Amino acid sequence: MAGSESIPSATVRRLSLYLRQLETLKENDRRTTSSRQLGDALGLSPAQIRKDLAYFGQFGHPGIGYRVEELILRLRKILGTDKRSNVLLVGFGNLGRALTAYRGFNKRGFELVAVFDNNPELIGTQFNAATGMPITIQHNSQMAEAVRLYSIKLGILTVPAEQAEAVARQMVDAGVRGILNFAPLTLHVDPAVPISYMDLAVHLEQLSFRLSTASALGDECP
Amino acid sequence: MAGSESIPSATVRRLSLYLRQLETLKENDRRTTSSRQLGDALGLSPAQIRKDLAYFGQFGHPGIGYRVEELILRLRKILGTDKRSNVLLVGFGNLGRALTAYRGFNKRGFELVAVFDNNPELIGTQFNAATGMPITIQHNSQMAEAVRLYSIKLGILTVPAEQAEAVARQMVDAGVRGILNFAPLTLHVDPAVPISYMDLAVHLEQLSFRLSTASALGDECP
DNA sequence: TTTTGTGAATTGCTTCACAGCA
DNA sequence: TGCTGTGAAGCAATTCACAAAA
Repeated sequence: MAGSESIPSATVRRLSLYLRQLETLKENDRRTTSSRQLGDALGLSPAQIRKDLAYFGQFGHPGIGYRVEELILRLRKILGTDKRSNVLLVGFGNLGRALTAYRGFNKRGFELVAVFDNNPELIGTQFNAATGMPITIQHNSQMAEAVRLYSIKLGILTVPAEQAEAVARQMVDAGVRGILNFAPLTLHVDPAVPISYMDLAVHLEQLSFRLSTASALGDECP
Repeated sequence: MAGSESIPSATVRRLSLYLRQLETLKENDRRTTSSRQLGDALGLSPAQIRKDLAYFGQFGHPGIGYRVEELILRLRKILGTDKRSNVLLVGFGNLGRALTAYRGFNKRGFELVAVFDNNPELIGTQFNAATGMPITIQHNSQMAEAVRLYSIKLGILTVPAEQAEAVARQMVDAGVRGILNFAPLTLHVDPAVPISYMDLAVHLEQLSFRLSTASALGDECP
């Protein structure tokens, strides 16, 4: 029963981890794996993995486990990364610059094909993306054209917080359908446009909290 | 009842968002706020916010709401960011470089004070951190010394995936007590050391999934 | 009024445990 | 035997709804 009866968001998050682990196994020439092996590698229970996959159909072979290549293909299809997709980025500051040079998501089916900024001094600047493809920085007002030209669906937002909301609106108006936001605030745009948040400080605070409560509950103080 | 009977991790994640929103309110000279107002700004229910805060005691004033300054101080205390804390970074590649220049977490109580790499060509290079403080890149083997000297608790890991596990071990051995990991893999180190994961590709895949299922469930196809 | 804090009810997620298949 | 897929059980998180306070 592969019905789409609302997939837990935690499940979707883990699918990416399964895919990532499977790619590693494939690189190591493993042909098959099991929910136990995946669980050990990712710090999850085998039952969790089987349940997650069960939302999307039957993937495994009792007594055998999962065929690595087969599961990779099916997970890519589920995540919508079976075809490469083009991505744009807005905000060519420090972080934006680092991400354009980052090869990490090229491996996973995403290609950065257009970069925007509203600083006149940057417009027209050329540089080579991680793929080697030359990219020219364009003004924000050119976004709609690029979205059409490259069939872009996803955008990465790396502008300062004060501008983020307005630029996010520009992105949506230009046709971007999902946003990966690095600015430290909650965006209020068309609710049909999913937004994923990456906030450095929030993550550091998680760690800080776990450290303080860990010491409050036992060890520390010699 | 402010007992520490296992705080839901989702609650802890949201505390950071509350703090962030409160800092914004303070900048706009708001003196008080309410669970409704915070909820609207962050896309959460008022009840959720009250429940989250209730784990840690009583913060609000019936009929009034929450005093912004007061709640900021108490949240900082809970998160362990009431005192500034020093942080190190390992891996001075593109991403590492961008993060050392990033001022975002300075505002939130974290200070980057030491940077490491194992590339001999980089060792000794000097640059100015976001604070303006000059930092010299050191070899990974110098970590333990820096941890002692600056009382460092948290480390940011931005080395390539192949080296990440080994470097994470070095960090833990050097005394780092929590790791913010940007390498796309699950780290297996001392389970007493909390790890927070930031994987770009995983986030893009979340968005990709939500796009494909959204179109599978209705709209699209003109 | 308004708004908090909180037990109770609900919803959602994870783990268990076993039937079925290789 | 080994392993998946899955209903049922158990646990966790969220929302509800209202008493108490300003």
